[in-house]
Amino acid sequence: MNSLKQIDRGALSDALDHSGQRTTPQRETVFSVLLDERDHPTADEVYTRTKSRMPSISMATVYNCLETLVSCGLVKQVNIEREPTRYCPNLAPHAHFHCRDTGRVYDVPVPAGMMKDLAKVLPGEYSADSVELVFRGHLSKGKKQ
Amino acid sequence: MNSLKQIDRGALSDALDHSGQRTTPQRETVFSVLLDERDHPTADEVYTRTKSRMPSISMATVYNCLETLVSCGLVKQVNIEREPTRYCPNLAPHAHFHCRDTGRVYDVPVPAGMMKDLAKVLPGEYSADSVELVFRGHLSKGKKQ
DNA sequence: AATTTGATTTAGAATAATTCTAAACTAGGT
DNA sequence: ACCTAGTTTAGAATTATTCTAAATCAAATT
Repeated sequence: MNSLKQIDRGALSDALDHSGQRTTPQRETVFSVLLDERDHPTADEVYTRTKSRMPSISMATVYNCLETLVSCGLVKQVNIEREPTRYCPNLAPHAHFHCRDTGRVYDVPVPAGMMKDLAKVLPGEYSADSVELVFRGHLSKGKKQ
Repeated sequence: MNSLKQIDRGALSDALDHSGQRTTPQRETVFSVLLDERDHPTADEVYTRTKSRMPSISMATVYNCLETLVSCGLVKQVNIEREPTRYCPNLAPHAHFHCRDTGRVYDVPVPAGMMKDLAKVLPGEYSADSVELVFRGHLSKGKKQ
């Protein structure tokens, strides 16, 4: 059908079921687009890529599908500096690096438990359920363009 | 004149001079608004507050002044989750906490050098000039509303 | 297999924050 | 006092995203 592997298809319908939502071809295709090219695409980029696999899909549906995938926990939104929201299917705790030259966003692996440990700087009255760490700067030449 | 203290007025005109920009009443007033109530106001909130001190100011000018203050290093933009940009005159390294209940943003002091140390998780080819750390969650009751 | 029903998709309109435009004004040097 | 480039201003334009309401569809039930 679409390019979703059996294992991802299963993860998707489980997650959708689990949150009381339906499996649809549009959701499968959008999810497959995110899994196939993990470069933090914007909704617009997801739309273009999805349209090449499913020409009838609409922008509104892409937004709806992305929101659904976020709500059922399979995808995370990445927001950098008021730029258009990007979407990331990497669920492991990680930081982001935003290149000032290309605008690209890279996942940065972090030591196990580090993200959680960061929350220890919070005074007692704060309780954090999400921790975001974003670096901005430049890449030395040689790195994947 | 406006409510800028002499010391802040000096810092402002120095910073403006230093970046080749002019001191204007609008810039002074916007700066004083940011210094007087450090609750991370949005441009719209800055506009309302500034208008009460200088009724003739326009929204476009508020945006211009904020951009100028950012460009000369006196103010930092704080972006949380695609919400309207907020403005923060706290230049010391610090993290932010975003309350899911009220939407308020709080400065979180961090141990000296911590923000810089975080960049050590970056592989060698990345060089960061800015590090952002944002927590989201809830405040236990009792904390300043 | 047909029916039903609420969820989903869709095109296009609406919204909201921000940026742009170009004309009027002004800070600060001469 | 005069110039001139920088600044302010109102309103239009832009852009990402959300909303609307009608058509379609997934999947539970018969």
